[in-house]
Amino acid sequence: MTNITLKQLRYFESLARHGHFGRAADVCAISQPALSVQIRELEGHLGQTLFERGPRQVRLTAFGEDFASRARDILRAVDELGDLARAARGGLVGRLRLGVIPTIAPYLLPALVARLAASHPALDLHVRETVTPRLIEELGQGRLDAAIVALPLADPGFAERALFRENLVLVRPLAQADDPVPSREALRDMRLLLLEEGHCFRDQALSFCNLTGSQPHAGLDGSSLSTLVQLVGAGIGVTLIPEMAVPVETRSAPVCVGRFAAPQPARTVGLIWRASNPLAPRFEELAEAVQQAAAPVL
Amino acid sequence: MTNITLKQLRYFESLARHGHFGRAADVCAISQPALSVQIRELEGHLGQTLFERGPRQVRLTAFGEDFASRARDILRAVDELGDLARAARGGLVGRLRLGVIPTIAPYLLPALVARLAASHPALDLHVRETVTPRLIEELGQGRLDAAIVALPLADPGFAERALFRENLVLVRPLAQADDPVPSREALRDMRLLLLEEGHCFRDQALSFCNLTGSQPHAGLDGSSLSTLVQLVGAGIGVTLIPEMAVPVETRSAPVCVGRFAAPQPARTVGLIWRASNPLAPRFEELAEAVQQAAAPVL
DNA sequence: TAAAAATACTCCATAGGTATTTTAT
DNA sequence: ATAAAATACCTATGGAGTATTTTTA
Repeated sequence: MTNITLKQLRYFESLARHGHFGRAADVCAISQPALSVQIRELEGHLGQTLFERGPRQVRLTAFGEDFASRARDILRAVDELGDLARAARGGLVGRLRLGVIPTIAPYLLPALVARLAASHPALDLHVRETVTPRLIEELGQGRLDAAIVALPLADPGFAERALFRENLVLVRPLAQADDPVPSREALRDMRLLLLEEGHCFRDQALSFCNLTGSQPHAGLDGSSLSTLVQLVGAGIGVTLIPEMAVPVETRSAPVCVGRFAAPQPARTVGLIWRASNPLAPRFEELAEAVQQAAAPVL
Repeated sequence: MTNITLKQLRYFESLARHGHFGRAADVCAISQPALSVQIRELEGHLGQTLFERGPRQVRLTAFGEDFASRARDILRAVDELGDLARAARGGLVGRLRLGVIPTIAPYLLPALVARLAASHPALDLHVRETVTPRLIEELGQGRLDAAIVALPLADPGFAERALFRENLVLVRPLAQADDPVPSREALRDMRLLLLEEGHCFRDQALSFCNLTGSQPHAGLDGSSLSTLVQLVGAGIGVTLIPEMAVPVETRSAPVCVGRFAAPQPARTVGLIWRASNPLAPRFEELAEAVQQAAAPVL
């Protein structure tokens, strides 16, 4: 009777995730029978079945669910051992999986990637762009190392490091270029175009206008700032975008930018990571690179 | 370049603990060269040295210390996977490592062991007797599954389950059998014999008398209740012992037992375990067995 | 009948053993 | 000189591959 191995846990985790021996085996880069054997060995060792095998699906048993949750924690911790060694070797090198929210990614990444490629040639940067809740989830699972999001997060499982503060500006049709910039209150009566639900930037814009969660004008949400600006250019309404997006987004549409009087709406952008991530000391270098990449457009 | 294996972590942990390749290898039931190879492989994989090899000693590097702390967590979590399966199989079976404090062990264990042997023949009970702080430490390291101690502990990492409440009784020389039982205040002026530092029972006795931590009469501490009672029999002073100890301890010395008027001094005895221990649901059976074993002497 | 998992077998990578050498006080 | 770790070399276990069978909707 042999012991549990990390290989078995990795194979188990893959099968639990994919629910299909063939596909899970592919992901593990082994053959389907090899996976079958290891799973059966693991079940034999535990004296418990982990999966219900149906002819069209493989599903975790109740015990398998409990087991999976612990197994994932273990695999994450083991991966962190490797990160610990990398961090000890020093420097920002090797694979780094960075998440970025959609209202920052397109404006920051070109400069950031160029800068890091020059300053840290040994860094293997992987970028994932999605909304904050998903970034948080993937960070927690150890599928990302760090993420750039709007602060504060105030989640005790994550460490935060502020990077920069950025104003929100008003985008109007070019025809209104000479009108005075409206007040927050006046903004509430205009047709304000917003990002769809899930984007934290939507909530930041709404909160600046002192509006609650419900959208002011149904059916006018966009899935990107670019879309919103194009709609503004077509005279559909006005929108708010972050300062950083101005150079990119206002070039290709007949719109103008207006900046509010104090109190200016703004958001704080920062870097976050799992509190237990041993790479944390190395993230300072990353933070500085981000600040330098962001500075020119702020 | 192969991956980290649990075997390597187990070997590493053993070497870190023993600081000696030969002895660590023995504990792992492998040869010294086999251990050497695996450790070097692990170091090679990490790109970091884990140990400073001296001719007379092997010590962890600073990095090795960090690594060890995480590795131990992982090994504990893996062991818990096995426990999870055992718990799911049901029943109180297999190895169970139980810690018991010294002021309970000798009075409870004979009845408990006999009862469990009869009711749970498949249970492989290992008992460790030592003071609470050490039990806590070993529970935390996963070297014990559960422990019987005085409650409350109020440590968020541990779950508690009260078992029974037990009075403290006064033991005096037989000559004082007809004297009235003194009050708490009067007790303070008598020569009260106590267990040495480290025993929680010492603190319970002191707190009953409203005495602070410092010992009232230097040089009169005993290392067991048995010693204390023998000293009382020799006329050296008086002492407090738990009700449970009365039948065993007062038989072989010329002493008498006095019970206080309300408020009677008492302690709560309970079972504790790591909050994450998957065997927890099975401990209910153990708790009931302990209660039944304790009932006759309370 | 068809898709998918389990079984059968074969092979080879590697963990581990024994014998020996190197190292550092 | 000695205790202890590293190296060399050999063996055998078991993980993984291919081919095939079994299962069940």
